[in-house]
Amino acid sequence: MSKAAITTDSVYSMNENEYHKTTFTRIPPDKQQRILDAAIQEFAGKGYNAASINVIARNAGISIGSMYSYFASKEDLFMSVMDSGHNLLEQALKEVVDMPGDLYERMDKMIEVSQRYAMENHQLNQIYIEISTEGLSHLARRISLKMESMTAAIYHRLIDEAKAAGLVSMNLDTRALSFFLDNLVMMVQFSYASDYYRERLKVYAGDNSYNDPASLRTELMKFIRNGLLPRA
Amino acid sequence: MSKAAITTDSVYSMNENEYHKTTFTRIPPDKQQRILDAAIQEFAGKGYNAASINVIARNAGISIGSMYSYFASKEDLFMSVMDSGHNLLEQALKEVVDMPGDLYERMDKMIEVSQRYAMENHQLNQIYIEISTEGLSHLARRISLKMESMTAAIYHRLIDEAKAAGLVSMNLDTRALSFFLDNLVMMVQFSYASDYYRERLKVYAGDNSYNDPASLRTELMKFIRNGLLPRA
Amino acid sequence: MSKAAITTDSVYSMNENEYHKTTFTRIPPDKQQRILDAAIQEFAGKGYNAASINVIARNAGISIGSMYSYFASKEDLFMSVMDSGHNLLEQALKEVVDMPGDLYERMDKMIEVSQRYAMENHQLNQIYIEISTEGLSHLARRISLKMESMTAAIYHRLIDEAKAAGLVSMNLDTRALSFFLDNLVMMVQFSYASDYYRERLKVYAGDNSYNDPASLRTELMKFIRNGLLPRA
Amino acid sequence: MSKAAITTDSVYSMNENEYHKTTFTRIPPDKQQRILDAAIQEFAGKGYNAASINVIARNAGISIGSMYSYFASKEDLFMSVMDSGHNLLEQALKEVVDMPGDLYERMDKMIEVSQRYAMENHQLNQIYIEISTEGLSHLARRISLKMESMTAAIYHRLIDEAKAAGLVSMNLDTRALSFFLDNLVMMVQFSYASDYYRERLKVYAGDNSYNDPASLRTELMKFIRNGLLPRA
DNA sequence: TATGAATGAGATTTCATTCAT
DNA sequence: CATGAATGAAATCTCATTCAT
Repeated sequence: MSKAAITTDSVYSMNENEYHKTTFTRIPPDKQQRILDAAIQEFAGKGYNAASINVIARNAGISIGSMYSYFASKEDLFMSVMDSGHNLLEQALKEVVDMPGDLYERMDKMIEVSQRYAMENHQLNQIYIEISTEGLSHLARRISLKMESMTAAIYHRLIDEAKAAGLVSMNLDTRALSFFLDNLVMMVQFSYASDYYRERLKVYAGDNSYNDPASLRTELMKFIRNGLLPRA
Repeated sequence: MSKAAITTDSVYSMNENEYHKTTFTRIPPDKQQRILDAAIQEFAGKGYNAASINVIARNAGISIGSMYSYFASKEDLFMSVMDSGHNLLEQALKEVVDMPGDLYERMDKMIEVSQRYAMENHQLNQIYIEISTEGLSHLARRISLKMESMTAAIYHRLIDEAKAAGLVSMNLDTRALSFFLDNLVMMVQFSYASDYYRERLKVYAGDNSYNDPASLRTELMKFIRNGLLPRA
Repeated sequence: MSKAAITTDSVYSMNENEYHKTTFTRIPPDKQQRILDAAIQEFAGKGYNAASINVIARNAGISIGSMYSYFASKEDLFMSVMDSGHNLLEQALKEVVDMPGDLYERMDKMIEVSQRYAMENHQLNQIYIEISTEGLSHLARRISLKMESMTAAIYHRLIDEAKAAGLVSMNLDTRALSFFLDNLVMMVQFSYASDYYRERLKVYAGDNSYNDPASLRTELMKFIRNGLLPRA
Repeated sequence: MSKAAITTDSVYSMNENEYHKTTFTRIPPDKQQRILDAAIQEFAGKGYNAASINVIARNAGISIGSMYSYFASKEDLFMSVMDSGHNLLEQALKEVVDMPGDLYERMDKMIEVSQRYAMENHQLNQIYIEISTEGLSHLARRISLKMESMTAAIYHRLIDEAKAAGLVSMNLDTRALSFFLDNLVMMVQFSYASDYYRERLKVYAGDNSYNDPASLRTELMKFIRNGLLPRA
């Protein structure tokens, strides 16, 4: 899954992040959430540069002075939003990681989770899309690719296990494969989160591909299974 | 291919677009290009919002007044850049469209062209990535998904032909398949254009996956062929 | 001496000043000093306007709320700092006032004391320099020129005594002379306290003029003696 | 003379300074002056930090945007003001440099010029006073002590010539002497420019010392002559 | 009394766009 | 046509001060 995925254990929690001042941790959780929600909405809707902290503060019902007592800068606020998203994503992926089953069963679950997560948190996903933009590379560098590294490791392990069990053709390169699989999942995720990618999905796969996520998932699993299973 | 693709004929050409004033067509082509190049560089490097058209004008060696005599607004300049990119992409894809061969041979060529195009025009590609962002959806809507529609149509035709020839399993949905295939190609393209996606590629598929595009292409083709060919 | 000088008796003491609330007198003296020290450091380093009382409070280890329970405003805190400085200066000058000797012996001592005081309390001196600034005239007016008045009176008396004793030429105006003498002492004091005036001293009198205060004092005394003694 | 003085040739001219953008040189001189005047007034009245560029722009009758098209920053505007002041001062001192006469005649002229310059340009002088403040040391460093270096060199030469002519006692150190003389002139200058130092002058030398500059000058010259002339 | 979260006016700076020359 | 000076709304961020706990 694009920005995170099959992780083994929660490695990241809001208390450990370094992007907000300690003041922020001392205010009521619902107020914290209200602020992050306002920020997510503004960042997702307008993009990092066009987003206005004043608007975020106003929508969150706090003063601009308070905003700056919680976050040292616009960048830090943005990073905190990213972090909170990572946490959510991690939790969403817990069920994939913790489930029993082989590569295919897990891939199926992962697609389902991705779709659901994208629909429920489409604004957060829109922010993920923007972070990959060149103009935000300085921010991307700050979060680095921690999540991706973790996800990739999981893919590598699952694929190797599947190979050992005769479930994946030996002549496919594990690493390249992990890249392709995550690409497929990530694009599904994007397609359920962003307006642009949703339209694109409809153009390619038809209008009801969006409205009937289950059957898109079925089709993707057919393609993947076909692509991986050894041929006689 | 993501942003454009197997097109049969040039449908789009700079003269037909509606995003620049007629004055722009009256200046020498090399001056036109200098302006577009400066715009591409600025938009790609800083993102739409952070880009400054004053800077673009300066780098292009023209006055800001002239800039506004060619383009009515920042938006229009951006749209013109997008259009010129589409033209380039179209030309790049000509060789895929015009070649003989079945689906697999064409997919192979398409991946190769995508990689090359991404490397040669990475700034343009970075702009493509940004356009899919929510904050730029009002611009994305303006160019709409004309290119994607065209590309999708080609995919659909090729896949159906391949099915008829017994080269693609009948139990795969044509439209869903076209979506997955373009996703795979698009992500490869992104990975060779943007810093962020390049790093991601390395995380998943290893450092030399980027330096050895040919073998990544080979791996992708193995996966696709496996995924599509009917099983005995 | 510029900002204070040959005073006979302590006229000014912290308890009498009007710039802090009574709560300030009730806290332990070392806490008082810690607060004033933090204020001196901040005001001296950044100047009145750029100084932040939030920073002062933090550095003093007290809350901003307490700060405002001790001092009604930034202005009052600043005035209190000035007052505490005056006290220090007064004590430093005690030894000049209380010593026996004629005008020349006292001037010599005064220069020595000024140099030492400037080096030991350079931050306080930097604040004195700033108070003379036009932007702070409303504050300067508040502390007025009490100290200067006192100092001037001493000068006048000493000079008149020296004239009576035949040690100073009768054709020099007492009041103008007191002004010139204090100017000379004050500039020496500034030159040992502020970065800017130190550099200026070096430019005029050479690098070791700063490192060898004793010989600068000797030279100044030669000049003064020459300038005041009656000619045959 | 404190911030400049007996210079031989104009070394500094507005066209050579580096603190404004070229745009500034292209606007009418009276507009340039209006802007500098507004800046001088604001900086002198409130001090560097408390001064507001918005206020300066408004008082100069230009937009804030124009302000920033002339000067890249508040700092640069300030530096430009300093430079224009240096130019004025230089011109004022031309008459001292160009005149015939020995050290004493020139010192007399210098005091007169300083007094006049201070009264005519008291706001500029107030800014000079502030630049020596510790909080503005980063600005002071930018202008360095060019002017002072030049002035000091002149003093050194004049004193040595006077010594050779038997007009100055040989047992006085040339460099230390130059420092003391400039201190005396500088303090007179300050006393006619700043509110604070004017009050101080009155406290020491009486109320009419300010209103009768000529006699203060006479007194100062008596003191200097006494202090320098060799004794029989 | 002590605390420190909250406030918001105001400061500096940027930049798309207009328009007189 | 070309130029680039002028504009001013709006953005980020600071900090003296208040006040509920």
